[in-house]
Amino acid sequence: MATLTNGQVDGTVHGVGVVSASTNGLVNGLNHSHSPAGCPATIPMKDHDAIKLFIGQIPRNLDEKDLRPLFEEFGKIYELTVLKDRFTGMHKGCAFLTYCARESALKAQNALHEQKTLPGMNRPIQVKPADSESRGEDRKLFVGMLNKQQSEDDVRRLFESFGSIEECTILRGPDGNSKGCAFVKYSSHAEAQAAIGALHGSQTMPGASSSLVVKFADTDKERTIRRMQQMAGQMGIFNPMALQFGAYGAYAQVQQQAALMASVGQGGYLSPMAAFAAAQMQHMATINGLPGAPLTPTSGGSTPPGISAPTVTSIPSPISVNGFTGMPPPQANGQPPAEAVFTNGIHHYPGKYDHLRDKRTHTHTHTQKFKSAYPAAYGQISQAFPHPPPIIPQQQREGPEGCNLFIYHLPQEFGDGELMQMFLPFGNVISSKVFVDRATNQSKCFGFVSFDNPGSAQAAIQSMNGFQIGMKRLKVQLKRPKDANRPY
DNA sequence: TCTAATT
Repeated sequence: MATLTNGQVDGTVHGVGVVSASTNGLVNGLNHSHSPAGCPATIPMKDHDAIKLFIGQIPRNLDEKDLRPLFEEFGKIYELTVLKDRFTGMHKGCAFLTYCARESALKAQNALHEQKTLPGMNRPIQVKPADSESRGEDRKLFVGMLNKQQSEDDVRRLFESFGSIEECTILRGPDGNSKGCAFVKYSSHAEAQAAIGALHGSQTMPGASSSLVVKFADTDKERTIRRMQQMAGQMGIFNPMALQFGAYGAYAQVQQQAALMASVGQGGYLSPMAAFAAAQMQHMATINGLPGAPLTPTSGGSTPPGISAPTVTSIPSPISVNGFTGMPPPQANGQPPAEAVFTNGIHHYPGKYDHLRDKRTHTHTHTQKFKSAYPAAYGQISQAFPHPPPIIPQQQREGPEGCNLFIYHLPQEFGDGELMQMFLPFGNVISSKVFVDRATNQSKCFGFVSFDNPGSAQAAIQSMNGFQIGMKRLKVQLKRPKDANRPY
């Protein structure tokens, strides 16, 4: 590694004085001797075959002006953009870099990629063509059920006969231990396909619990969905959004939207509500330790930047019906209607509630709507709303036979309230109880929910059994009648 | 058992 020295890397302030005076590559280019000949200094132009580079593992305290000096070593920069979160503006730890000259990009990649670790990072800097530069072809494999002792070279040897391997990475935890899986990227889809055919299930590595898994790696969209699901487990009681919408509503909404977008392709329509929820989730993922970051949008302007407060009528997608208008309309007694039925993932409320839905639809923002729909949730999370929750913790009651559900694999942090929130969309919940270990006061991760009619119970089973929260899937089934396990 | 990040 010839060009990126310790001094340059460690001294994050090095050169900043020089560069910070200028705000674009044009001026820098004029000040530097590295400006390539083919790139006129006065008009920033890039080669028609220029490569956009993705730069990863950038400390979050470095912005464009700090990074510029590092990369100008290799040529004149056409564009350098640090990626920031759309809503929070937070530095994502990576950037896009385009040099005027294709050659500069190749030089930079050669000299920097994985060659140096920037201060505070525990992985080396990444300099490689951005995803947008590649032929978007599916040629990356996920390899599971490896032996944790196997190295990159071992994996390479296993896969090399099927094609030329561009990239081979063992997934490791922060401690550097293998997670028993890897990514292998071939130069073509056909090679990857060949490897799947030959290797998937072909053998069982010593110490692995089942045979080798070789499949195409998740797409970005699949990863997004996966993250949302994992995050769902975390946000249960901490994210007020989950309470507003009902934990179930928010998760289902985002998952379905993501799935919809995946099927529609890029540029698919994301409902404002799903975007809101997604932003919240992103937010929650990164908020830990961020001083001053707002935890909830409950006071004053209750919409995040970039999201106006739309009405339901502005959401054309039928999917959007679910989790929104599908929420139980507010009732005078604070209870949802027992008539709610659930079909094909979409809630339908009979005509008698239409006026409520229409009224809210046309005159209220989402936030207002959910304030009224979920006053209990708001009461828990904010003092800003003076009205006490009308949903009063009910007596421990059991419904008639066929109305009582047993729920297993609840998130650890779910209490009676969250359990009820999750099942409210299916009908009139007359009781919800999470079982708690007497000694530790910890949830035992199972509980019971009772409805006042068997239809609601069945609807809940249909929709919620197998519903993924975090890494777990809910088990939702009818509670065994009391005498079933007392055969005498 | 799906990376740390991809406008």
